[in-house]
Amino acid sequence: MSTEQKQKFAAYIASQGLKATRQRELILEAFLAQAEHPSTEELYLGLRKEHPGIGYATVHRTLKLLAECGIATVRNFGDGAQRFEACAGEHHDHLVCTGCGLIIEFENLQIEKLQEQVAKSHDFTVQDHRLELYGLCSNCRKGE
Amino acid sequence: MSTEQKQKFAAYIASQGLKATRQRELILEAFLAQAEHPSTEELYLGLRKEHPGIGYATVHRTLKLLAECGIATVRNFGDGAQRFEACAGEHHDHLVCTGCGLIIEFENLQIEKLQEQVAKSHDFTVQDHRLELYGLCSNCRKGE
DNA sequence: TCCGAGATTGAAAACCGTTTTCATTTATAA
DNA sequence: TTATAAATGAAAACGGTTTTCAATCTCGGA
Repeated sequence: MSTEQKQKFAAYIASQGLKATRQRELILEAFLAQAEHPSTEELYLGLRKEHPGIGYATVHRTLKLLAECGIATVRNFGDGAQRFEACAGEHHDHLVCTGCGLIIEFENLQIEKLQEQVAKSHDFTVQDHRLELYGLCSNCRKGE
Repeated sequence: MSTEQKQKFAAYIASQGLKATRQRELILEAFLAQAEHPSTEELYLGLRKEHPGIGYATVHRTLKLLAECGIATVRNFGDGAQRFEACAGEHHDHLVCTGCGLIIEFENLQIEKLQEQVAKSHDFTVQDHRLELYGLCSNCRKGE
């Protein structure tokens, strides 16, 4: 669980000549505790309740650090804000409801394989990918 | 070719009670002439050369109109700016080279079908999707 | 343990792309 | 042609991100 991520972060901090601070620890913990895809602001507001002193800039800087060291990835679901997501071991993609904003994660190995084939046919080496399906969940479909 | 798109735009304009203006025509033409995925700013700067009077806001507003009526789609490749792309009849996805920025379009019906299946299994109705593969093209792979 | 170089912090300002405002101009229907 | 309502361009506002800067903190070395 999170112990592993904390070690990873600590290792990255050390390897880059950075410093371990209370804020960074707090932010990492809050980030890992959150099952969502928080934006900087959401995480900042959450942290603020317990730790009023913490600054928005520090939260954002730390989230970028997490992205650099592979603990988080940056997502953009078109709402104008970057969202940060914990990197699970497995890659996964997203179903996004355009009605209520619900985000469902999924993974599909067949799709991944086809992606590799496509890349190969264009002589590309894939480093990463992003797949999002936008639509309506069953609830929103009823409502409209 | 573009005549079709112009008619589509004209029809949309009429259906919404909007007005056909010289600027809108110019912007549509410039957009269609461009084979790239321009941002508002890029298109604006291009247009400015021939038509110095034109305003940034008008370009952006018109691009949004084009997106509304299905002539353009909004893309976000992570560089912080919205990019607009002409909708070909067929949907297609992108291979993006993280080395040189090269963007290659592709389409793959098998992937599309699998996407539909995934959505159905979560009781979603897909309206749109976005698939991007990030990696290195053959040139950049050699260089590094 | 204490010190000092250098990294980090928080607040505020700067930044940058997007969106809105508003007075003026323009397209369209009567 | 005229009235009405939409569109335009310039500038300001906006919102999220990034930078600045003085004060604070970390951590290795004395």
